[in-house]
Amino acid sequence: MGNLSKRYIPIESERTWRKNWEEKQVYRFQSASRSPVYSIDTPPPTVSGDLHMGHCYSYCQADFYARFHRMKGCNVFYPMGWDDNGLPTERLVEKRLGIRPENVGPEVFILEILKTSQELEHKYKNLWQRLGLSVDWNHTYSTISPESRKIAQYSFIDLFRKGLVYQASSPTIWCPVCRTAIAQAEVSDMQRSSQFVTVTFKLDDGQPLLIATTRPELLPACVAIFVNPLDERHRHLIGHKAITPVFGKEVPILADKKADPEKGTGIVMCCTFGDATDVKWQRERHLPIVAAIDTDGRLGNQAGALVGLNVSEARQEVIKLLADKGLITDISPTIQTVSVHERCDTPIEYITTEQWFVRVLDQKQRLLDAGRAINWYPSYMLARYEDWVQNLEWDWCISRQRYHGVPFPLWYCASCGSVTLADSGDLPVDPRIQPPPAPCKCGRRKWIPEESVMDTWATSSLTPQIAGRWLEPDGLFNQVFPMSLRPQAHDIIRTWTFYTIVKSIYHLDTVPWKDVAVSGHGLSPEGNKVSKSKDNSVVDPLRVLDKYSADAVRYWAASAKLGENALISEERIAAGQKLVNKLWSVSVFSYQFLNGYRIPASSPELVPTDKWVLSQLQRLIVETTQSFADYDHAAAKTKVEAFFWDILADNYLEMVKARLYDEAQGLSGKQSAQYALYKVLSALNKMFAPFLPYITEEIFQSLFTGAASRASIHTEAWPTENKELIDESAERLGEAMVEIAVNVRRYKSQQHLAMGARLDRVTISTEEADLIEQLKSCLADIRSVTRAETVELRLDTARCSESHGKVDVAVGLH
RNA sequence: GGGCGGUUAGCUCAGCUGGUUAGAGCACCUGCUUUACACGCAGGGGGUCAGAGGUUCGAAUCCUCUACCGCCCA
Repeated sequence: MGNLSKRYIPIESERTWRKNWEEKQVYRFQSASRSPVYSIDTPPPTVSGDLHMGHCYSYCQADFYARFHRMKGCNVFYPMGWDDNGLPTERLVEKRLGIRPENVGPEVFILEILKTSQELEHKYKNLWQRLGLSVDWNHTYSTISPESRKIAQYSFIDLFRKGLVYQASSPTIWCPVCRTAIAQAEVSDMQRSSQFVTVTFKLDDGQPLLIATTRPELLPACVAIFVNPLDERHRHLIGHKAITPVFGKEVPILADKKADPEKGTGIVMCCTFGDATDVKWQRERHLPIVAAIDTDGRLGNQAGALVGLNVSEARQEVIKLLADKGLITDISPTIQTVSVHERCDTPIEYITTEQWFVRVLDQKQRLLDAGRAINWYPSYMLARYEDWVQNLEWDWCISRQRYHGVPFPLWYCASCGSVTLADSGDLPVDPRIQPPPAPCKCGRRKWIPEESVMDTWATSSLTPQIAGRWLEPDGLFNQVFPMSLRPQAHDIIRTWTFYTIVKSIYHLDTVPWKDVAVSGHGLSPEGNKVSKSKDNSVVDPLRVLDKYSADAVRYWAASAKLGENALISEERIAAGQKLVNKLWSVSVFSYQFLNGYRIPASSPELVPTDKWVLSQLQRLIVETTQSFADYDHAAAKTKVEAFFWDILADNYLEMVKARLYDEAQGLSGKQSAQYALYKVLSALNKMFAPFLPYITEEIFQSLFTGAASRASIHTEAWPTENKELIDESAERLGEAMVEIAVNVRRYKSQQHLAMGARLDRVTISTEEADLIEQLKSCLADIRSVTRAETVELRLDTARCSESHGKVDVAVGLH
């Protein structure tokens, strides 16, 4: 047993225990253990900037569950990864270093990415360790590592063989700045001001036809005109043709409900491809494709006078051309919702390119069923997943015309064009630098490698498989998969959650996790979500950890329930610091009486006050355990804290002080108090442990290890309820004791007396004869909490109904 | 436009399987060296539980509508 210093110094204590936990490998997954496994599919943070308080918030919540289940006896598998693969990391390096792969070349570019990733991953790990995450650092992974490449490529081959991926030349969502295809999940909506331009077309009978558009630059790609069949004004046009201005092309006028009569003139031009509706119309009506925009976002050779201009230049130019001919009747400002690439806010284009897709559109029902097979916390988050699946409009495009990603394990035969896949045994491969082992089935050996790399999510969607070492023969995967828990924030339901479910269902025909716990976000004081890329992380995590301690930051992270956002508040963190101090102070006090104390095998004869606090403790254990099991960490924290502060510190300790300090009150009274104090404080300390891992370890090691040496409180057993200690009569007594204390304190406060001021006499009256009997055996405790010389107990059977069930307290001044 | 969540004390939030007088932290006021803690203790002020209707002996809690805020998706 150690000694407790008067003051708790978090920074020193944290350093000591962190080192200790690492040396003793306290959080190591025990592959030989027979205990039930609790496995966590930790989201590896994307390497795209510095971590902020929002990450601390979300990752601490996952750690609460890890620690709870570990103490409940589970063999916890808690890996950690870094998602350093793909476009987000490429964008970060482009932004930080001001370089572009086109300028420095792919080799230099990738080298810089690896350097930056390494530096950031080191910082990430440092922060996780400072926060006290109970990660097993023997199980880490990077999504660009050879092991991850192997799994991602194996995944592709497996999907290929199952017919769940296909290659197609079809309209694809395209980012002209990142110059790559992207997936529907990477698109977000953005409001921006734009111009609604009303252009005069010519009808086939020579009459003018007015069409309003926000994208006049797509005029050379106009392939049809739509009106709403229910629109009386335009119904007669259906079946006619119109001539596009400037470009003089004849296009059909067709009917479709999607044409909005309220918008512009109610007549809309359909181009290749202005928006998702254009894509739909092209597919449904088999309209010709006139590729107006190329992969750089410039107008291509179909665009006549506009060739080579970028989109906004072309827009100005075509407006000028039209205006010169008097073909513009109106230009009015409008607020428009445009689809942008979430990584760079560039408005996306729809461009026909050759890409690889994973089938999801024809598998929706299977994916919806999978969603329902998972427990969602909070349950309403399932609706977000279902909405996303139901509204999917594109298969998952997984090829990216980028550099830093997992290569596709395939080659095209230069002669016959057929696809050759790598051998699973050879993975990982890079087809750009190595040929397949055998000639093509046509007999030739001339290959064209697939130059695209895979979407970052094609790898990140395999984190359960990567962390669990899916393809290795060591048996780990079968032990940990499906994972018990996926903790994450709610913004990645459509990406991480969705894609991971897709992969797990396709490869293994099972859902990847039993539970999904969805946390909210850390919010700036203005209520905005803080974000790595937006650089608005108002509070630096390391500064806060230094100032208030890791336990205090974790206390803040525990203060809101799953799904709820939390304001990043130094006040709230400071409240955590206060709790840490209070817990320390109570422990310093208790140390005087528990130092060297050995808990007896059987309980001593207990004073009713001690029976009361032990009875309340049993109820607390039941409730707290249930809250944790339900992923309601905030309720668990609130309950333990309330018991600790209100019942233990403010009331129970004041009642038993006399018995603890003064053995003249009777040795058995002291032994009873020691027993209860030991039981209560050690259980509370354990129930605080998932939230406050550092100080609870310090207290545990100083007070509660007994004669033995114990590795850590974090591998100790979670408290269990002892039903025999539930004692309703003692609870009634405790209630009365608190009532007596409150009455006397109120009196002293009103008289401006110190709480320690001695009182001549306290008279307590009640109509409950049983209670009188119990109070008689608690006289020392009543004197302790009231500082009364004389305590008089009166049985008052003739009480008015108003005061029924109450204890009357009369105070005599000293 | 569709879906989801929310609206409770000055601020941030509990409470919502209906049941004494609606709670906590912070802030505020008053007082106080309790052989643990002034990073503390005690006492106190402060709420027509967003609004309207309904169910009920009884509604912050259940139902309907309205308003406003936020998120997700169009």
